[in-house]
Amino acid sequence: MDYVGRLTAHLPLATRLLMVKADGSISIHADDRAYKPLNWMSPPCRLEEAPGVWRVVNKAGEELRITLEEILHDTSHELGVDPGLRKDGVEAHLQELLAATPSALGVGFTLVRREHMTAIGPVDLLCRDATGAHVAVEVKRRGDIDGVEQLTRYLELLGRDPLIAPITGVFAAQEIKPQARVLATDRGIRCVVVDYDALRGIVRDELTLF
Amino acid sequence: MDYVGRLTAHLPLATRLLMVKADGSISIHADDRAYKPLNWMSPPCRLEEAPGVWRVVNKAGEELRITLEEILHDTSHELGVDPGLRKDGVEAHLQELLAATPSALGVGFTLVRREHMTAIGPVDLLCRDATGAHVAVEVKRRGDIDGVEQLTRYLELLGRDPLIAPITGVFAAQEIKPQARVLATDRGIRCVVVDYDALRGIVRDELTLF
DNA sequence: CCATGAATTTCGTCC
DNA sequence: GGACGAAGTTCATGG
Repeated sequence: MDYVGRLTAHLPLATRLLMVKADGSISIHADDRAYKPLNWMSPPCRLEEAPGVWRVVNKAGEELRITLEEILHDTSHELGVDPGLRKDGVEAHLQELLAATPSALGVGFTLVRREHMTAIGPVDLLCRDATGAHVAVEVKRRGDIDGVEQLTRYLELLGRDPLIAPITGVFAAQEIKPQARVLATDRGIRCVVVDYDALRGIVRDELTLF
Repeated sequence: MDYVGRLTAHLPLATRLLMVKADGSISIHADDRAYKPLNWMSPPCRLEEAPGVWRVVNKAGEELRITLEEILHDTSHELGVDPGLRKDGVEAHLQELLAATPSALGVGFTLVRREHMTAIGPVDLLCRDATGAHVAVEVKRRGDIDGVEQLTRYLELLGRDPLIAPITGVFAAQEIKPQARVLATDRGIRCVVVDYDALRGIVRDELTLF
């Protein structure tokens, strides 16, 4: 294999695995390392197959030239569209930890319900503050403007519910973007930056006590 | 697929490609993107195969659990040890540029030969200085102690060759580490920091002149 | 389409 | 083994 592009690279003759995907991309693998191929061409690119030689080029003029000495095995499958990866890890776990430690959101806070349902979707956490008033909490890994808007919609809806009102909002995230903080503060929403690892430690300690 | 580790992630049921390598590492691929798998476990890790369920764990306690609904194709091959990728881009090109512009190594320098063969390997560049004396040049992208040692060995050998002696050395690199510079200077080897882009410009200009 | 920042970054090197 | 920086970084988001 020879690659001429952002750098020049060469792979000597050896037994390897070639993977050609539906988007035309190609990767060359040795028998180690899961993450990174020895060499590759990212889509969009074009594969020209000639006998014994594959040539892969992209729009930028980068080129991968693969010389095939011997084919030990060749198989092809239709995989169809992939549903894709769901990384719900941090946000879901964060919500879980905060539900277990509502005091991390404010002094005297208690949990009413997780995933409190409204007409426009579930509020992450519904709490009560030290005075007994309701608090809607939106939990995010990265606190962005979108999250503030979302919480604002919940607050507007819940504020009209006589069983809930009066209600205030807390925007809780591992990291809160400056723009989101400004918008939240302007709307009377309090921002709480959550230390994931510390919180996990607190929850673990509390469990250990019993 | 479910991953619990530095984060938590989930892949719904779909047709995918699983790649298991000799080092025990595993990767899950969809039919697009050459570079990055949907999910993976890097070595060192351990794969426990049970009927319909693969469990991959590493030392840190991260876990990949793969549920197999149906196997459409299953194949295995011995690939053997891989010679590995040679990224000869920068160093080879640097040698080429310096061969075309030996004056960048010293006033009055002329090229005798590239890759001058010796019993212990090829010297990158063999030149003559303004007085006509030989100069051995070692070219590196990053000038390290190893490079100085290498050049020293060549100088020792070539200095004993009556057809070559007397000989001096030049250590040329885009960047020279302080320790390497000290060692080189101590051994009477001159260090030259090469500006790759500037040199390329000079060579291009010279070509344009003719 | 370009700039910026995160990433289960990975990967190499220095200390 | 940990810290630091580069990578054909790749990848998503914001403007």
